[in-house]
Amino acid sequence: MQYDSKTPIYLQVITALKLDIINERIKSGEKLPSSRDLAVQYTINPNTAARVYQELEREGVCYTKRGMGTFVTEDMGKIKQCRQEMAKGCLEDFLKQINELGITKEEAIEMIKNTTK
Amino acid sequence: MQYDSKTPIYLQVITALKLDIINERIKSGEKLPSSRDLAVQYTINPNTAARVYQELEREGVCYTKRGMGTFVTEDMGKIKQCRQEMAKGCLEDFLKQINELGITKEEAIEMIKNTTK
DNA sequence: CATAGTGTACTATCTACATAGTACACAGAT
DNA sequence: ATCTGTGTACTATGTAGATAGTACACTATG
Repeated sequence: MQYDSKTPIYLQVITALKLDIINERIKSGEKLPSSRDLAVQYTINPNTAARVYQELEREGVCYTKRGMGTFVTEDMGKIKQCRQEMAKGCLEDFLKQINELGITKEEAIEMIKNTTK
Repeated sequence: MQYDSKTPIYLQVITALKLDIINERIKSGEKLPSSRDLAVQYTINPNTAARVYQELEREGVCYTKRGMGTFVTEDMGKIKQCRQEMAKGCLEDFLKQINELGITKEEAIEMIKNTTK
């Protein structure tokens, strides 16, 4: 994985895992890699990996069974809620930024339509 | 000014100043506050303020006359270019994020239309 | 020439982030 | 009971960002 130096790595890994969960690349109830394995996969420190799981657990997206591992929540509502929050967050950020740049919503929509992909 | 703890303060001040320049709240050729005054206005350290100006100068948005102060560039092309880059950046970020969330461009446009403001 | 305002260059300190390494506690399997 | 895999806790180190304080050099003005 390629990291953006402007934002803490642990936040970037959290986002990556949330997207895996939202897009069901990792399914509800499924076991996540151990913190040590996660550290290897993402080339981060085991401490940072542990921090990632603690934060995901705090947000209710995952839960931990000591000695067993960390698992994705079985509560699909939590996962949907997480997706909603992320969508809302990036929409609000976008609107705020274009507003500051003096770009109207209509112009922004045109810009989006004009993108090839 | 209110700062986001997730991003370095000096980057946030740089963005704020760029928006002032783009929106002509500070005009082309105009003198910017001294680094010491900027530090007071934004409640940051004089060193951080100096760093802000060094970065803006590196990007060609401002220039410095030693002993005189820092001024907005007279090159309107540079300012327009800066605005274009910021617009492009936030559009690309937005599209990337909604794509990762499994939201299509059409859905995103609907979301934007449905915002009140 | 003296002064005030300015950019610039240091050193020092503090915090958050990230890494490195070690140790311990719990759960399941053999 | 032992072993393995797991989460958890701790100390130590390095770096970047931010702050604090000081000092110096340049420019315009009086």
